[in-house]
Amino acid sequence: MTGIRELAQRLNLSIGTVSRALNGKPDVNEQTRQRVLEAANTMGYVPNQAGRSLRKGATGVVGFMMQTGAQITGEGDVFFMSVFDGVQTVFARHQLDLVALLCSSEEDPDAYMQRVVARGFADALIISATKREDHRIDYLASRNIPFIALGRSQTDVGHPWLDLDFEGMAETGVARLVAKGHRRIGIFAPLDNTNLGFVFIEAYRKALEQRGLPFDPDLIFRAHPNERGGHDIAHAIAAMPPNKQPTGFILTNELMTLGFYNGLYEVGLPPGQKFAVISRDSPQAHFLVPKLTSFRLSLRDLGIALAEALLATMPAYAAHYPLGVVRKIVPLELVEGDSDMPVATG
Amino acid sequence: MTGIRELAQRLNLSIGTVSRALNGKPDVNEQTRQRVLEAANTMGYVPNQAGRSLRKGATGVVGFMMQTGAQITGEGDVFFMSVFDGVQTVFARHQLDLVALLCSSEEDPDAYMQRVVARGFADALIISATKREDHRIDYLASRNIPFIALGRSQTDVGHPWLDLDFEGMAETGVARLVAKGHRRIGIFAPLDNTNLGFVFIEAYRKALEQRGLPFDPDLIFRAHPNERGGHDIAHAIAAMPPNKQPTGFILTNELMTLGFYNGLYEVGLPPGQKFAVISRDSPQAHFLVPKLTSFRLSLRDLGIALAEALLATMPAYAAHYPLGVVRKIVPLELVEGDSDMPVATG
DNA sequence: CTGGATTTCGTAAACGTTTTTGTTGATCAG
DNA sequence: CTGATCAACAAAAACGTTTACGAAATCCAG
Repeated sequence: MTGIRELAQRLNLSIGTVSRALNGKPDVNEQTRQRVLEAANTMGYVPNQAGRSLRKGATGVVGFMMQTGAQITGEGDVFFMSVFDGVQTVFARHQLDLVALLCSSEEDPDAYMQRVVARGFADALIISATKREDHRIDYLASRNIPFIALGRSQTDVGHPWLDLDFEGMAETGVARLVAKGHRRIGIFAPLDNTNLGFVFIEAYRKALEQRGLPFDPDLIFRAHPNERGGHDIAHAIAAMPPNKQPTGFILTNELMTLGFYNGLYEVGLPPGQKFAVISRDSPQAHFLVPKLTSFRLSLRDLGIALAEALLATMPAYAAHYPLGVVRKIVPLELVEGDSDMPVATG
Repeated sequence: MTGIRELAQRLNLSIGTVSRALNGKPDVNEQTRQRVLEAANTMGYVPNQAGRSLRKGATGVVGFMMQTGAQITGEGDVFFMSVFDGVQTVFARHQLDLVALLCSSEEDPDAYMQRVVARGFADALIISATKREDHRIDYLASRNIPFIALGRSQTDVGHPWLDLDFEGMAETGVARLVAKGHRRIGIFAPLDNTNLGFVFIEAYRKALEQRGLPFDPDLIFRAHPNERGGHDIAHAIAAMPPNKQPTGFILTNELMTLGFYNGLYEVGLPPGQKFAVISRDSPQAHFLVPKLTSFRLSLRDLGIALAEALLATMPAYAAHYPLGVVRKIVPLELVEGDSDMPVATG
């Protein structure tokens, strides 16, 4: 409970001067500033967040909204933890804190977001898993809350976003598998109206078309983007008539890939031997046998880009990041493995 | 930006009365209270968090600390998301919010916690993955911050905690495997000094001793508690001389189990056929083939118990939860599967 | 020297809310 | 009818900080 008042009293200074010294304001003698800094350190003084944000009208906190409960979204895994880490290295430069705002499964996500915003929990927000049409975007824009989306959406208010290059993954994946003789290529799509599903399918369709291959809706496998989903797809494939089955598959979710490998082994279609797999790289996928042919990107760098793009839209920080409104597709690098062998002849 | 002042002005009331009406204080006419509630609703008024917590000296927020970065702890997964959900159902009854405080991999966890506490981010904290000796416990106790630990520790200040029954899992697991003829039983232990490692090993040792079986340190396999770790253990087992290899294994981490299954298949020791596995149940483990013999508990109920035990130590809420200082080991229920077959004869 | 600029600091207002204390009628017991 | 109790509200203080403003001291140019 050491407040700024005690600190000032102990130093024979006014609280105003102490505050300015702590905040690096110009009109304070450098010598006294050192005195203040030192005293604050030894007394363990840290400014009270409530008082500070009440006065400043800003909290110094950026929120990342995520839903709790039995996960069907695949959020909360190592993917986001790595992205967060990148975000935080940028935020640390500005004394900004990142917290995860946990929306209970019992509360409506839109209502939760409104509550969070109105209460002034955070100065800015990061949203992810954007839907085809996403109300959160409308709302945040209308309330003039700085935010950035990880993922595109048809709901477009000219807001900043970053997204993975799903088009590139579909195109490159199809190209590789076709070159190896595959004619029936399956892909994954989410069950809900997450935007990436639409993007991914459309790019997949276009890639097939360009190569004169038919687009077969039965080769689109919908599932939750987690281990269970990947496992179930493998079994669904095995349940198809042999001549209808795909011989290769493209997916993008890391957790899913683990389950898919598991499932393929179970149904007697071992990856890299009887079935070709291309997915996204991840620390968790690294140990897979055979080695996964995959698309790699640095999640930490993604987080850094995300943070910088967000700060570029916040008046108080924009000067340091003259990026304008960032709307960018992040490319991935192909890593050749052994999971996408040529199609079995005969 | 609709403040309580505008609301009061619009209603021809003083801000004090409006505040009391909103907060359910007694000395306000029921009719005017309705008027206030209605107006607040239509105007979309939500109390400003900064002003409120400045005045009240409390934030209405409970923080769960977790570390970001490439995860080696296995946190951030579906385990915690499910626990969170239970916590939140209790918190919702008291207008308490749960947020995840994300400690960057570049910041010292202890320093981060001190900063969080001093700044007044949260009224109380939940910590997990407790270490054998855990400085966080000392610190929180010395600062008189209400908190609860998910996990025991040798650092004991009489604080509340909940923990899974690792002793029970070790004892039951060993008993089952021994009954099926297994003589060499391996177990998992974490690489760091997480407390559960000590507890688990000790219980395992005791269970063997009671059955006259030798305790062999080579049967303790240390790894990170994630898919990769489980995978690596399977390969480590296969690399042992055949007569030194365990024929069965007990582990408790859900992610790890997935990697372990994968690895066992890879090394030609398919679970349930040539190698016995017992682990903890989880949504992710449900699809495993063969069906996992496992220990089940409701993570949601665990979260509820956690929240109630925490509130019992917070003066403002203790009256509703006369539990005293909760220090409890949560039992798990055995679910019989097909992964722990009898040891192969010959 | 002198007047204005500059440096350094103190004073006080302000942020939005909750809560304590007062104040006004109305009600009630005697 | 009178004094006390009570219900319902208003007024104002308080939470801890930042910042606009002003004041004193110092400096410098002329």
